Amino acid sequence: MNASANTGGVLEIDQESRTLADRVCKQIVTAIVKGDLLPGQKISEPELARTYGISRGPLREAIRRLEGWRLVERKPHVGARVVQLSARELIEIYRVREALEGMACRLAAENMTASEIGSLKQLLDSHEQSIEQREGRSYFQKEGDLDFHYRIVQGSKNAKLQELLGADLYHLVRMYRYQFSVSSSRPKRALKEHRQIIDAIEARDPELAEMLMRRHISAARQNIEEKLNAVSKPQGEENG
Amino acid sequence: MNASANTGGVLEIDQESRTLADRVCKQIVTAIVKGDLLPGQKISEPELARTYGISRGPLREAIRRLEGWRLVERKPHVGARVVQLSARELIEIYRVREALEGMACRLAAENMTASEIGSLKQLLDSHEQSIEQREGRSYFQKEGDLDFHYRIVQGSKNAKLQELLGADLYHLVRMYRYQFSVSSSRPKRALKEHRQIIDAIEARDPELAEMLMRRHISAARQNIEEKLNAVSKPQGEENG
DNA sequence: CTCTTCAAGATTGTCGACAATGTTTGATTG
DNA sequence: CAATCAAACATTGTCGACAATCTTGAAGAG
Repeated sequence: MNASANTGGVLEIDQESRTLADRVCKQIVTAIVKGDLLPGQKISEPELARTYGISRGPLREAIRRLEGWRLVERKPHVGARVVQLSARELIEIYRVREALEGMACRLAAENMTASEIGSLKQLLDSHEQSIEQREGRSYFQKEGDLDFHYRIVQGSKNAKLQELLGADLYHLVRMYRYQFSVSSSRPKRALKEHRQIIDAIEARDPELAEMLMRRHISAARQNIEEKLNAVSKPQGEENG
Repeated sequence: MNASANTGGVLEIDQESRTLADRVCKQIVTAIVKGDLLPGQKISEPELARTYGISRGPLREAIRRLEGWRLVERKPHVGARVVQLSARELIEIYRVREALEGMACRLAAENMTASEIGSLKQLLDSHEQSIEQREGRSYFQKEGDLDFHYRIVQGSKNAKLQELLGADLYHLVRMYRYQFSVSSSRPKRALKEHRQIIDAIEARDPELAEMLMRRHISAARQNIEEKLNAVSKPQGEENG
């Protein structure tokens, strides 16, 4: 029926943006992910209300929903701030991703259609071209990696997984991708791992698919841990 | 100079209930989990506002937060309803629990303190007594099982896991535990599995601990799947 | 009798005003 | 000059009123 919506998203965008609260909620999410609102920054109700041209009522409702999504934190009678993750919490998120996306990958091996698999392999081909052409920084580092992971999650056909990973985690991951330069600093290796994963899915091998995805995310986590350690301990240099 | 060292952990409960919106939010959650508000039931703003003796403003903010937690669903200009899970979605949640609690158990094997482990073994002893004394229905079926799982999650020392499992999933699980009689219909077997799990944690064997927890939850899922199939297959259905 | 249309009622969405609480500033005092 | 306290200010929390939208129920046409 829905011929235009190819992503098959969880949110019905047209329906949802019919009220001011829903519309401004999305605008704030975009502002947070893009970095217009930085982690830890205060969210001033009068200021944002003026910015978006609405009254404080719908704005407060939007903030309350964001609070439920854990994208903002609020203290009574003080105000709301964009959530700020410590290094420890960022690592914790990768543990959660390892568990959740591992399961998603297992289910994708069972439930993804042949055409979805084919399309995903095509996506990886285009990633490879991007890497070879442009020394592998721009596209892959920005959104290509998340594209791949997002499609796996969709392929699981598990709405709850899609909700948790889509709403609760990816926003945070993308937000911090702008702050830190958190991403696969070795795109070629990441691409190779992506190919292994899709191969396992195509072979309908859930066990292997889950294991490879978990290794893939675990490696990313260890990569970040090393970077963070190198930053927080400038006394000893073991990096080149 | 407030130097009273009383900070123990997650304790902003008193702080949180300082506004009407936060207080009524908790009341609604309780009402949903206890069954006073049934799945699919309409949440009428004027009615609830009268019930709790507040105006619609804070009530709407509370509903918005619940919407972020995915405990209620809202349609613009129509209203909010308590979320109603289909059989498929209930199964999906168990897949998520398998992934998340498996990881939690792995981390618990690494991070739980000896005293926490000892306390948990004590809890299982009391469970065993409950089972033997009362034919194993009342306590274990109601909250004892969730107690065990909750402690494992706490033992992971991973705040994000605690958030996701605590806020997003357990509410739903408990809510449906009242509706269906969804729970371990074989408490003795469940208790045995619990003992195996805590043994693996005590042995500091993360791999085994995760595997056992995943099997445990997977078995519960299959148990529910059988029940649901048995219900949906016979053609004798009555409406409410 | 059934279907359509439309008007009345009820519910949700939005706004501005006022009260309660935090924060800042500036005067006072040791 | 630094510390303390109080008053002024700004922000958050709450409320009632009005507008926009949906639901209902009845009247009329086929």
